[in-house]
Amino acid sequence: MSGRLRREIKQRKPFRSPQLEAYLNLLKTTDTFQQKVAAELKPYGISETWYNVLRILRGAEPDGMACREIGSRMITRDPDVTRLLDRMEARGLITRRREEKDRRVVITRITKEGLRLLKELELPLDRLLGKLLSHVGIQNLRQLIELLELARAG
Amino acid sequence: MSGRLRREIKQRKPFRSPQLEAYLNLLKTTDTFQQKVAAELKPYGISETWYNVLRILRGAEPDGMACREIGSRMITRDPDVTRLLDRMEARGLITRRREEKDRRVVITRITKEGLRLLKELELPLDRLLGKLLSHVGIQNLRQLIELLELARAG
DNA sequence: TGACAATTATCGTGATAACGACTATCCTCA
DNA sequence: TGAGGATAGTCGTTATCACGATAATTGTCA
Repeated sequence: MSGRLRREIKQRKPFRSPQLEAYLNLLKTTDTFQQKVAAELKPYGISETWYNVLRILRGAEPDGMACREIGSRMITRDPDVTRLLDRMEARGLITRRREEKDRRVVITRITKEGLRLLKELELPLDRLLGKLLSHVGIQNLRQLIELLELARAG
Repeated sequence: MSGRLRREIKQRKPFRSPQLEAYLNLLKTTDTFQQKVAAELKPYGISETWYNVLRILRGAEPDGMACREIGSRMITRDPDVTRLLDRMEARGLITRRREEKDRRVVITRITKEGLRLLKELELPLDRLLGKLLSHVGIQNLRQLIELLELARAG
């Protein structure tokens, strides 16, 4: 099994270190999966980032959430949440309003349409991930999760 | 250790499935590491994608490589290699020329400057990855590599 | 041979990402 | 009370991504 990445990218020499090999495997695996997830989301006209924001906002109901807080909860960092939300608002998936108590803050909430879309996506996405990882086995999955969390813990 | 991701993104409910948890951990881990690598590369004015292309082209010396082949070897897919190479050519890191035998093909080669830059980057990057993963241990690293390759094998 | 498919690269265009600078508002404390 | 700093969000700009269409060249096969 090991050395699979080298074959995939047709590299002649072995990797300089196991750390590098692990890192590149990480990149490759994420890229592979993301492409499939993006393809699944595409017919619905939204990106993985948007999906992530919608999930966060659903969890924040009924209070809504400040822009900055949304950014800090996102799986992958986005340096300009404002315009991300601009686009989502233009599509009717979220609404925003100034907080009265602290007028610096803008509270974002998910709309009915956003909730509907999220619900519509849930099943296809679960199914896709189930398919993509069906050969891995629950024990290995848990171990993978452990190792990834360990890697981030540095 | 497990449940770390949920705390990181401050999610209340558990994940719907271990597959989803594994996938999101993958995204989060890659994002975390990529940010640090990008920060390391930034002073040199190049992105991870560029670095990857330079490494591929160094491995292709002295023959050079066709555009399409470069694309297929990249760790993360890029849908427009042409303009990626345009930019790298403008910075003097690569050169291109039409292949005479098959005039559809454009052969790209790394320049002296590209090689120099690559060499300059190697040590800092190795050091960074070594630091980021120093707490993981070689046995766990190998296991992580195995599991990632297994995950992609579906 | 010559029509048609396949391959390779390029380009037009609009959407998005990335980086800083900027404005508005609130907090702190002398 | 008011100056300075902290915080939240917005915006200007440039670079890059992403998608589809196009051009040039080569391969295939009746």
